[in-house]
Amino acid sequence: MRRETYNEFRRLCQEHNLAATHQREKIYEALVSRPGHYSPEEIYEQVKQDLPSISLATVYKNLKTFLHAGMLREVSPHHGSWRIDANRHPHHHLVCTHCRSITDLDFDSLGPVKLHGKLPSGFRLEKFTIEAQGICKACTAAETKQH
Amino acid sequence: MRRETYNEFRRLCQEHNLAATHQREKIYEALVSRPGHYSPEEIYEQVKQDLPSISLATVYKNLKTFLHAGMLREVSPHHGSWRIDANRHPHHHLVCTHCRSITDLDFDSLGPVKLHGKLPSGFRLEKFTIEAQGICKACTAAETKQH
DNA sequence: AATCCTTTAATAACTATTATCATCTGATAA
DNA sequence: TTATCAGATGATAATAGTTATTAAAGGATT
Ligand SMILES: [Mn+2]
Ligand SMILES: [Mn+2]
Ligand SMILES: [Zn+2]
Ligand SMILES: [Zn+2]
Repeated sequence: MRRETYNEFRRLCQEHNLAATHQREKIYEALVSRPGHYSPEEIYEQVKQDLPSISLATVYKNLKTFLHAGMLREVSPHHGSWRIDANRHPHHHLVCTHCRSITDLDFDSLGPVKLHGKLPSGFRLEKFTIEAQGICKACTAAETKQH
Repeated sequence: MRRETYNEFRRLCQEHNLAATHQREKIYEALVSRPGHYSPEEIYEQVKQDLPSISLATVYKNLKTFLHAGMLREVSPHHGSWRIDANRHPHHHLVCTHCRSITDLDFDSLGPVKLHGKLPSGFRLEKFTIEAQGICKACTAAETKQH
C-alpha cells in the first residue's frame, strides 16, 4: 500500500474510533488503490490474495462500518431489490437514503441537464436521470420524535 | 379494473404479441392502478388477493416480459448487488443499461441541477445525483460485431 | 372440438446478505 | 512488556432475493 494511503487509513480509523486491523487495512486498500465500483464479493476476492483466511462476512461488516463513518459511499441508495416503475412519462425521483422509499418528482420541476463538453467517447447516451437524495418526510418526523 | 386501463392492457398485449392472460392483467393492474415503485414480492402479494394460486415466478417472468416490451420501466439499472464507491469527491456516473458497468463522470462535465419551485414539503434534500444512462463502449462494440 | 404453442404453478437451485457465536486480537494502562 | 477486555474476526447457519426446470393447463387458431 502507498504510504500516503496507509496514513490516511490510520487517520480515518482514529477519527472514527475504529481499530486499525489488517482486514480493514486491506479492504480499504482494495477500494481506494484502484478505480471502480466494486461489489462486496469482488472486494472479498481481492483481499483474499493478501489475507487468505478473511471471511466474506468481515468484508460486509466493515463496508457497512466504513459507510457509516463516511469513509466510503454506496453507488445507489436503492439496491436492495428490483423496483418497477409503471409511470412511463419522463420524470425524476426523490429517494430517501434512510428508508429507501422512492417517489416521483415531476419532470418539469428540475431544469434540463447541461452537458459541458463531451461524454467519454464510445458511450451511447440514452438519457440522464436525476435523483434527489435526502430524508423523506416520514423519516424526518420519526427522527424528531426520538429527541 | 378501470375500463380504460383494461383496454390499454389489451392493446399493449396485442402490440407485443403477448397472450392477455388473467395473471398478466392483474400484474399490470397492480402496477398501473396505484402510484409507487414496487418490488416483485409486493406485486405478488397484491395480485394474490385476486388470484390466490399465482406463483411468484410468474410475477418475475411477466415483469421481465413487460419491461422488455417497454410497457414498464425499472427504477434503477444497477440494483443487482451492492456497489461501493471510494471516490469521495462529488461526481456523477455513466451507467450501462446493458452490462450494468459504472464509471465516474467528472462533476464539472455536467451543469448544476436547477430546481424550479420547491420540492415536496418535508423532504430534506441532501444532494442531487445524475446518472447518464446508455450503452457503454464495450457493449456497443460487441453489438456491432454481431451484425 | 382438435391442435399447437405459450404460459403457468410448483419447486429446486442458486446468489446475495445478515445473524449468531465461539474465538481471537488491537489498544490501553499497569 | 505483559495483562486485560471491548471490539473484531472467521465459520457457518439462516434468511432474502432471483432464476431455472418441468409437467400440466390454457389461449389462439383452425
Ligand atoms: Mn417513478
Ligand atoms: Mn464513482
Ligand atoms: Zn424515509
Ligand atoms: Zn455495457
